[in-house]
Amino acid sequence: MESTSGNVSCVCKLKKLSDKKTLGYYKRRRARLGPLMIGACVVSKHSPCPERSSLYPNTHTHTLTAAMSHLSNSSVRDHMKWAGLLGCEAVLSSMALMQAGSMPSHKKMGSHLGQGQRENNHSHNHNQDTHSQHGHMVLPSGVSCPPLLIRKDGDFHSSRLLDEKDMQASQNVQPKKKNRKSGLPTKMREKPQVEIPDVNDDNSLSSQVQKNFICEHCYSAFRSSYHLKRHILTHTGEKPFGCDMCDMRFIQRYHLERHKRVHSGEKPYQCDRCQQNFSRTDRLLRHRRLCAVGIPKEENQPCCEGQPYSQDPSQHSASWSPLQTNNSRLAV
DNA sequence: CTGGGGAGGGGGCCC
DNA sequence: CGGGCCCCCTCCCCA
Repeated sequence: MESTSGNVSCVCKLKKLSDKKTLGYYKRRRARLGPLMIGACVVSKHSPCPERSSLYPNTHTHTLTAAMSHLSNSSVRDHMKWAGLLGCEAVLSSMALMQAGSMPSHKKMGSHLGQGQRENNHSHNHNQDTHSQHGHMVLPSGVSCPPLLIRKDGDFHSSRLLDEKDMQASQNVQPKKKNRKSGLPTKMREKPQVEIPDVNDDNSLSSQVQKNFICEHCYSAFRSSYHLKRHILTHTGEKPFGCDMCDMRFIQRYHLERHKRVHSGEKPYQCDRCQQNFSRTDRLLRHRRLCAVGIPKEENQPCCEGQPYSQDPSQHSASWSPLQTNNSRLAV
């Protein structure tokens, strides 16, 4: 794979945007949505950029800066535009760093974190030192690169390049995503978990939980400090919950409990259609969807009289109920 | 297709 | 009453 910027030594394996509105979601979706090219480095969960550990261990942002450092101002903006059109994760990270550039470092979450975390932050801050104020990212070459406009939470619009007027407007408007990080500590003063009205593309209103807790490593947003803390473990590598039957360790207790069923062989969830047992709820759900494809199992006491499960799952919740009775949410 | 781990979302409880 | 925490669910990726 080649980089569009030519001088870049490695290549970014990036994916398309989804309709979800957080950077974290973009990250999660990275692997699902076909590879897209941005002049940058390898950004992959399983094949990280070799520069990552030495330069900016916790960010991919260097990808774009490295890619664009040799470009003229206009070229940089063209690349930003193009990258934004592609929904490049590195661009998103760059935007996040631009926003974080105005975040007082002493107020950031590093104060809550362990030593290793703070060590990571050191190089992180080094990166941020290269950013100018007012949302412009100063590239290593000294070129000031304008940010993309974020019109609402995580929903950035980059179908056109911002001219100077737009830049002024965007700075005055202070988009939500920027507000979250500008000058405020990770734990925001705003009331979290407040449902705020949002306007969909079809002008219909929807509610959206505010996510005021921002990971300073990847700038994913979370609704609570607990979720943020839990997420940070994915960066630190800490896995507090260990299996006493093997040496597996997990970030979440639920993962451990789920894993223990591997040892016990417990399969408390059963499909009433085919009597197949599963150890996990999601396995049963997936099985249910497969059943819904249209596999007739008349011999297995059909619960739906030929109706696929997926047509109206709420009507079938009892027909394939788990053996555990406390899983009301399983009845989707 | 199955089974495993990773991760985030959301409801609810407790302090 | 708000925040922290827990549990559970669901989806994803991967072998």
